[in-house]
Amino acid sequence: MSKKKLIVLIGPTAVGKTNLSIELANFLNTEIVSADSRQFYKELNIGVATPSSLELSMAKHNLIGHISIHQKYNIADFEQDALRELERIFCQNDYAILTGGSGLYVNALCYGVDNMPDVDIKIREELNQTFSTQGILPLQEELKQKDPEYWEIVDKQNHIRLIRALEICRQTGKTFTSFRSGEKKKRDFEIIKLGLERSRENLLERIYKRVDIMIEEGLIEEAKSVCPFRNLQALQTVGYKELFEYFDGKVDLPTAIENIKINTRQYAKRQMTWFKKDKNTTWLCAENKIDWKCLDL
RNA sequence: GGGAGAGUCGCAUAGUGGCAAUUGCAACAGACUGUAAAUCUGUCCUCUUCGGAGUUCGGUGGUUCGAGUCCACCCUCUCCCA
Repeated sequence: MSKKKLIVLIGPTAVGKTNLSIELANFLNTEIVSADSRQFYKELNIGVATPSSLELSMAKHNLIGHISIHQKYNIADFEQDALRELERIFCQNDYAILTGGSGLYVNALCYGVDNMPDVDIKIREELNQTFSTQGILPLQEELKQKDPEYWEIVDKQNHIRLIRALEICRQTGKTFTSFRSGEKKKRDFEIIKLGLERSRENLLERIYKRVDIMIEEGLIEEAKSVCPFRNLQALQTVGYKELFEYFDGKVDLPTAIENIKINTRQYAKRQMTWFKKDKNTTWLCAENKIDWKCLDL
């Protein structure tokens, strides 16, 4: 029996993943699993370019709007959820499609993440408190002392990384390193990675146009409706945080919109930096019609 | 016509005698195993064998060992009085 295949469709924001994944899903007669860390949230739609109801009707999508911004969700949760969906899809199909722009989430499904203990939320709150009142130094000192091995390799200026490692140390009394195997998990399906790309000019044009359309479609209203929850991690999101500044009167609307465009293109850039690293990716130019039959899937 | 002020590396901004020149943004390159649309790093006048070298601060002269900084004239812009 031939192995099941997961087609992973990656690429920067606005490259056209939604359309092409629908095309591919219809071509392969299968379903799509999303790996988009913002489309998970049912409260976020316009600003995160969630597929429209029409698009959703053209192919079965999974893990879109399946949680709330008020829920805690992380890559381990995603790994479980996505694996469960794949298992279900593979019962009836030889193919499944994973599409999304969140590189870490894609990797979580493709290669797995190490098992880490749950951490009491209070620990992170304490660490955040330390950081906001005393800066990064105490975090650096503590990690140097508690996990010298990780200290050697960690991004020492990045408080997020330091806090993550420290919360594990504090929770368990063990080193963060001791939980990091770095091993890739074996999956019982084959993974075929397709990267979508466009020229810079073409991608930027699409980004700018899409932002304008989002505004027309009511992004401001959507942002207003979630503004009371703006401190949630889920709302540290391009398209919303810039509008919150506008609501605060810090910038005018045209500036806020311009900032969304700038931040979106910077995001796209970071996505490409991430995706380019994976040498197992076959890159396709999304500017031309893609003939799926010609791909060796 | 009279008066006041300003012109600095894409943009903004610091600098009042030792400066290739502050900071922010943008740009470019990159990192990233539970916050990832988050967070962080490097580069950013030109050339470089990465030791340096060469040209810069509206223009032209001048003072000075040394000028973005002081002086003169000119150009451009902003504001106030006519």
